[in-house]
Amino acid sequence: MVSPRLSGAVAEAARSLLGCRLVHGGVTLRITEVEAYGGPEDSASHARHGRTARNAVMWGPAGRAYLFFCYGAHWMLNVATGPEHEAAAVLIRGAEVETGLETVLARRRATRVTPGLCAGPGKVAQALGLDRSFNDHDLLAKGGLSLLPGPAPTRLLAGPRLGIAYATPEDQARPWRFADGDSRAVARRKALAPL
DNA sequence: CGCCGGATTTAA
DNA sequence: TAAATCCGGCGA
Repeated sequence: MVSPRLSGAVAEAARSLLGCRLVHGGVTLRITEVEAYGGPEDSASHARHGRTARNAVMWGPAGRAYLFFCYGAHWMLNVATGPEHEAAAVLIRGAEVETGLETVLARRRATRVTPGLCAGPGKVAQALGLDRSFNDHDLLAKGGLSLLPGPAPTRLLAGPRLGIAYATPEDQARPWRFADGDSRAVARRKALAPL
């Protein structure tokens, strides 16, 4: 069992979130895939150009939800992990449904469970019913969307982050994408290797 | 399973 | 104008 660790390096925080649960209403998801994003020094991060209205939550405090809208169609859920005034966030990229399956199937417009049901950041937020109104929500407080401890994965996979072609080669190569090696709810698993 | 194009809002 | 993506269609 691991508790969400939201202090220390963002990559370490990202790994510690694997296995933790996201709970909203009757829906519980177990996190299977994450990506770490840093501050202005990370050319792949939304914080690379400094603090903006969109990325303000990344600057802490830790444990708040950073929601952003992507490609004109999808909401993405991140967990802010840095101390106040230091930008860091972990993108929740994949999950497995533990409770509230009927609700998730309806939100995802699916009729049955498949490995890919919540494999993908847009799918995770959709399964939880999230949108901009959850930005800056405290995930460690009771009520609403919350983050809870869960069983840590036995095997870990790691690899480069996805969809960051605009970043420097060094930052593109940084292995800051992590996944549960025993879960099938991981998109594009081929790009990952045992940690 | 992989590649491709369209959808469609936001922010630099 | 490009983006921390998804989905359906198609071919291997």
